[in-house]
Amino acid sequence: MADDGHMPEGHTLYALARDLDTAFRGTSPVVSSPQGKFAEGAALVSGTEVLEATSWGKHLLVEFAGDRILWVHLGLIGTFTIDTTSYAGEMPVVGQVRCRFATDDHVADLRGPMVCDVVTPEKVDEILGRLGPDPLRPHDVRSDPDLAWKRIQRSSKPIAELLMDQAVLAGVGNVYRSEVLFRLRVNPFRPGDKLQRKTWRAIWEDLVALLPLGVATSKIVTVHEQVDEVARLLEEGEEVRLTERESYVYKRQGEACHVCGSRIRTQVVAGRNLFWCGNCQRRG
DNA sequence: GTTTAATGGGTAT
DNA sequence: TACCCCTTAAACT
Repeated sequence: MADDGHMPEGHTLYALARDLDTAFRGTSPVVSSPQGKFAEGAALVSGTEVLEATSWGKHLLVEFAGDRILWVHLGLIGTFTIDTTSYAGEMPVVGQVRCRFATDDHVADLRGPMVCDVVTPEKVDEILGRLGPDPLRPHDVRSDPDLAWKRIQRSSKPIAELLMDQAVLAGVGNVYRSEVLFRLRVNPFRPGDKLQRKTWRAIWEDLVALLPLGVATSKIVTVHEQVDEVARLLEEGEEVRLTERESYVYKRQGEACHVCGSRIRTQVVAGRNLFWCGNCQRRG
């Protein structure tokens, strides 16, 4: 797995669900908890058929036969790696593996999740009901950006905080929020109820365009040159390989803004480090 | 060897 | 606002 495996924003979960679905759909893996903390849940689904693996925002759902769904949230530090191997039964356990799926040819190991539970379909409805639209599924009925706008419009919280609220929209995390606000030159501290609707629509459209590039590259691609390059390669059906991840503002505090040269600033907003250019993002 | 930071989020105060 | 959980690896001493 690429070193950006630790990137649990929506694009990571989307790609993970896709890969788990490819590796395990239609199989009945042995599910275990080498670490022990998930032993009971693992026993509930072990040996039953995987019907589908999907995601919504940062939530991963693996549906097993018998109305049992494995609900996983990676949190800040979780990882779920998939290995293809001919000796799956003998794959050594490395580190704290909360949950392992094993078939004859695949092993998937989950480490450090915030949530790992077996739940009912009703619980899944409740989980999904709490989440806002997901820009990775713009055509889904749940993904009407006006649902997010309604919440934004009636909140006096800064837009940088609202973008992190999964009830407003699902899947955006600390990197995408800083980067998308810079890309649109939006002041991160502008209250939701002072934001223009067209500004919100532009943020949404930008996320709809950006997140698939993250899925394709396993990296958060936001800088225009890279965005153009990756979009072109995807369109041409060519393999996309990126070695360096660049950003406009994320983790660039004290460095010169790529556009105006001002020093990039940082401040904790919604419990996490926000990065922005105080000059480029004065208005908006 | 110990401390810290990391792209999250729930709960208590 | 503070504190808690999850795990790993890099950055400290």
